[in-house]
Amino acid sequence: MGIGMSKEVDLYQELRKRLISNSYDHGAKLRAELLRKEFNCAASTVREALFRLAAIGLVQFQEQRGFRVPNRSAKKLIELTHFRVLLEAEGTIMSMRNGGVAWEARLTAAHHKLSHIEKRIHGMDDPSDLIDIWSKSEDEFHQTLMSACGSDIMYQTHSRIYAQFRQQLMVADRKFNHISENIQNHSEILEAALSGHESLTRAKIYDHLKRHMDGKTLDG
Amino acid sequence: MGIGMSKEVDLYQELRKRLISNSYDHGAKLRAELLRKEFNCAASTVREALFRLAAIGLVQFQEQRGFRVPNRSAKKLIELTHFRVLLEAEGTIMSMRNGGVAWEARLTAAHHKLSHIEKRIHGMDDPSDLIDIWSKSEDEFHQTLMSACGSDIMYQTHSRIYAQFRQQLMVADRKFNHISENIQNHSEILEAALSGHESLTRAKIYDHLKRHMDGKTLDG
DNA sequence: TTTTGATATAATTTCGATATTTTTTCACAT
DNA sequence: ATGTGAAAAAATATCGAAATTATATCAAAA
Repeated sequence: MGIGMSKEVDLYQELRKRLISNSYDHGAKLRAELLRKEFNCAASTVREALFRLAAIGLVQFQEQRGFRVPNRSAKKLIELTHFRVLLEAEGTIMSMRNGGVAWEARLTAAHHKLSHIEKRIHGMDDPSDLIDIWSKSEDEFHQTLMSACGSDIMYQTHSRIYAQFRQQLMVADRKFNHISENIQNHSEILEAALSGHESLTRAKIYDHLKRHMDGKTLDG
Repeated sequence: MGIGMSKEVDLYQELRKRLISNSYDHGAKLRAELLRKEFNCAASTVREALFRLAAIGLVQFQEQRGFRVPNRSAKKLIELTHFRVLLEAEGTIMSMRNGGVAWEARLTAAHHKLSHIEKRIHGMDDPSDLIDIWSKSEDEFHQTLMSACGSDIMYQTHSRIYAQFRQQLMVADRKFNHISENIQNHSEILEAALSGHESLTRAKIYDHLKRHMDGKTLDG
């Protein structure tokens, strides 16, 4: 437990990790009583952590009937993808205008790390041990794209949407069936961003995500 | 009290109203103890309501040091305006494509109501009594623009951003100094949307909000 | 068999009190 | 005068239990 961290923050962080990595079934109830026992704290402490997770869309809250893990649906994934493309394209273009060399350097660094891990995954039979580290790297790359956009509110919103997007994707997509496509996509996004070509960058971000907009990536 | 409504929901709704209409000073602390007394309930009930308001950005939460009304700043208003334009333009265009006649009818109706109240305000010396009803109408018009976009996540996000935008605007803007400009703007948005002209609609939405992007509408 | 309604069970929400942390106050030293 | 640090005051976070509300169970009626 970190210094100065309240019990609730621990709980919040731990639950957040579980929710994004799909440790709980979609639609499952998150019983305050069970979590209370597991984390050895009061019901209202659990409740608050759940409220904060509901705030970022990672759990669903219903008046008088508690909290549950959001259901998966093709529609939801399509909506999230569409919105993510909008935010990420807009944000990246703003970063290109405002970020300067410092941003370009950060983006190059983030891509280098991501590229490294993706190439390792590419040559493996069972890359499941690398899922966590890949997740972190891909998250960091996409966050970096937004990081110099100059708008806190857009940056935060993107971060929420990205987390919900990940939550919707299921096991199938985490087998890295599209890994070589992904390697290509990420490179092209980097290249376009560094070249300063705005509409090309927008197109490359769209290309990277479009396969999630046909409603078929949800379960296979 | 409404049927099935918990105490917390009442509290939440009441605080939300106050926060959007700027009943509290910006930056002011929201003391759980005071609210507890005012609403005659437990501290944790207040706390939960505040967490839920923090979830939509209407109050600011800081670990171990409670809740406060977000500060105003020119930067924040510019960010919110920029993001609102992006969301509202994109959402309206999606509504134009998906909404059909039913949406056009709802939009026309919402505009009619808004237009009616704005024309009344235009001819008044002190329109302060009409602020509440105008607020509701303008909210409804802009929500209606988004209402057929087909994306729950974009609709909800817009709703949050709109609320935060309102919260940032101060008294000055609520004197209706720009009322005739507004009447014109709202009409032009309606007209463009009904005409099916997408880039014109985008431009009219931008025109409507651009005066908040120069950092000067915050205090005068 | 299906529906209805009463009762029991289980969950959520609210409470008042206690523990912890932050902020303020103020004496003391620099 | 100004800064430091301990003690007091105030505020926040957590708790365990009580009150409220939803859900499940099951017997009686349609």
